[in-house]
Amino acid sequence: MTIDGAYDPKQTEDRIYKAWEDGGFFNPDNLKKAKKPYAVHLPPPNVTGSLHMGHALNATITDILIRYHRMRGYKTVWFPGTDHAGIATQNVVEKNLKKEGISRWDLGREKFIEKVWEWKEKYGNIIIEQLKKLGASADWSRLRFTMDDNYAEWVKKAFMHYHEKGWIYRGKRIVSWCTACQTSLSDLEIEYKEENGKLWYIKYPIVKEARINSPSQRGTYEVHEKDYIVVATTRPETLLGDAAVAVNPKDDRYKKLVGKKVMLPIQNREIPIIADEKIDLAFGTGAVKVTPAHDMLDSEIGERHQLPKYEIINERGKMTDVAGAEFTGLKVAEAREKVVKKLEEAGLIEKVEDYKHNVAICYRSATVLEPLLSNQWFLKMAELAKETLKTMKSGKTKILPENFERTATAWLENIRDWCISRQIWWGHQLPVWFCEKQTGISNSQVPISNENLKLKIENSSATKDFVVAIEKPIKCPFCKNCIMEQSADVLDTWFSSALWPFAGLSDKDIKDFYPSSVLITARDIINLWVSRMIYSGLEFQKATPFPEVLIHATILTKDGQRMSKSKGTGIDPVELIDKYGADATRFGIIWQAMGTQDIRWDETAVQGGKKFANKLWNIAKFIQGKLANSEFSTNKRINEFGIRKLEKDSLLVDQEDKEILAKLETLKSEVEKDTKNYELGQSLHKIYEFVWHEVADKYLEASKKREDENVKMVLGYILQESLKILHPYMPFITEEIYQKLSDRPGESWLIVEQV
RNA sequence: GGGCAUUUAGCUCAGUGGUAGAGCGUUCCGUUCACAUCGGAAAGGUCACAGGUUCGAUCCCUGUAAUGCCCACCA
Repeated sequence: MTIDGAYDPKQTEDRIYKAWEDGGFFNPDNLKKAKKPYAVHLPPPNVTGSLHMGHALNATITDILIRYHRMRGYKTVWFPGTDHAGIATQNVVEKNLKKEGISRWDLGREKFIEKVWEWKEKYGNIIIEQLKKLGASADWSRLRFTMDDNYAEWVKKAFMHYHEKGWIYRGKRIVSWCTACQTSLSDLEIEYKEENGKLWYIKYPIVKEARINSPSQRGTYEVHEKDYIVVATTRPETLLGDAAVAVNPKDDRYKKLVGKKVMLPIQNREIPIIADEKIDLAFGTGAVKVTPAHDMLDSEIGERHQLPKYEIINERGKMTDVAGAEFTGLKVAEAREKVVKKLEEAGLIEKVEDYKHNVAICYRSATVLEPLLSNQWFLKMAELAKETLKTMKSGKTKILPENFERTATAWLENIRDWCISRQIWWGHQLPVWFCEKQTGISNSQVPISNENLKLKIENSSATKDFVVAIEKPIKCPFCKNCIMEQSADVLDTWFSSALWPFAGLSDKDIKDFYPSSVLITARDIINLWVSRMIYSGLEFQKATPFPEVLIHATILTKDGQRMSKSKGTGIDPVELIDKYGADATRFGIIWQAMGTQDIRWDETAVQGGKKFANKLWNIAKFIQGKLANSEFSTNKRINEFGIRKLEKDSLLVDQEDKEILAKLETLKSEVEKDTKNYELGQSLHKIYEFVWHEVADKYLEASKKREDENVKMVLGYILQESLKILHPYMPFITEEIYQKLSDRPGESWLIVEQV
């Protein structure tokens, strides 16, 4: 077939992709001769929306490695899939429903989840289409979703397994609670935002010795100078739940006061002054108010000193009756105002300073988090972290570049137990079954309220009232006749993502392709995801899921901003593909991806890719014309005669022929070396340099003066080899040219051409 | 507060212990049949700053500054 006109990606890409798919080339079961496995798992994109440049970079790197190895005879497979992304997807769907004025509570759990499934179908498919447009040669027959039935089986099995090991426990602990998402979050799901707040210095009157034993005088204290201790706080409203004032035991200023009591303003409750090592002498006044139910550190101090926990804020971010009648039902911010006002009236505010500090916010809704006590499920991490560290330190799993290894080890070395339960609807429900009679509540459809939670806690912590089981128990083991209710909680979405390298795979695939060859991902989920996959793999497959983790760059905007949809700074890879073609887009991405250095996105690189595609097309057009009517007019003949035959028979006499062939050999070994080191940008620059400046500018120009058979042979050979080298980077145009040079187009394919 | 990284041409980035590179952009020239999505040529850099090691430093070391990211319960 003749190569003519200009290269048009739109006329080519979809057709070629379909041919590959129909040919079954992405499925390793069809790679008959292949022996050694090469497997990569796509980090499953969230079904929250469409893919962005970060995904495009990840997919392009992966596809290059996949195609590279497939062409080298590996039994190559790229496992694709998507993630249900619990909170994130639930929030997106809720936001969408809100436009119609519907809340998830209006629909109820079952109906709402149906809506989320609809969303998943739509966006899951968009994501897959995007990947296909980019040319991703993933095996779609092995497509998974983290909520597929067989995947869900694995999730339950994992929960059971940990439970049987005694690593799962339930407890009322202080957690970071998102009042918007109505759920707890793990440490890793917390982000921080700098806020211009205030630091209030509040006077707590010291209770005179004589009054301690005379409760009749409670609340009738007077304020005298030096009769109080001043505490500094950014959250005056939590004063209502204070259980103590703490100072450092080494603090000379307060030594005499330790053991005495203060009268908590507004509440008129006597609370002790205690000494705790964790208090920083240098900050504020050195004296801290302790609110065990609503602050992480205070909770810890409270445990040590066995302080009572006053729960003054509920899951909705409103004050409870424990805060006092006049505060009940107020929002936190309103309560703060009121508390401050009352303190001012009582003359108990010494001063107020402006104070810049970080507040914890939800990584999905950006709502300020409320630390509060909540009944949650936890996974003990000590043992798992230990094994993961061992694996990393022994080099069985290497993180590249190496400096990211510290990100993982630092987290594992200071690990805390993982709060795995979430109070949302979209996700894997815990395989936990409650006896309805004993809890006295049905928890499946009831909005979580403080009252329900309290009830649950009281009943369940005292008497064991749940069983952990894959299937719903037929008979309740406790009361013998109730219909057991499954826990309303779902698992943290990362609990299921952690099983990605094996969950939902067939036994045969696990046997053939576990562990995978490399994990390619972004640095922001090293702890959230990568570390957790490693210990899941060690726990359930007795081996690390991947020997290497490649951390690639992050794509930023030209100004160095993070690309984000909400800011409108994101770029949709499909727009680039429509404008320049998939090959040019891939080229532009990899051209800039020189290492792990973050990329400030520059579209001119994609334009460069389009020009390069045009150049390649024209090189092929010229060579095809030059070779017409010669012995070497097609692939097959080039293969049959072979450049090596020429070399062997010493028929290759021209210096320029020898030079270009030598340069080709150098290029091949350079590309091999760079690929092994994951330096794909370097590799692409070298290929570009060779094709454009060596082949086109020099050899091809020189060839115009020649008509001998050798120059035709060399031209044909150089082109064919260039196509092979370039195919992983620019798969569509290379396949298209290859087909046009073929004797029998459609019967031999560059994608599986052996190198 | 701790840690990690970055700083090279107008822009985006490579690179090396010894005369500094690419793509894009800019200027000039070029319509011979692969390609004007092209070809030829040119301009453009105290390699962030200050010290040090060295015969020699853009590169190695120390410090400073700016920027970015990660981690952290300082109220």
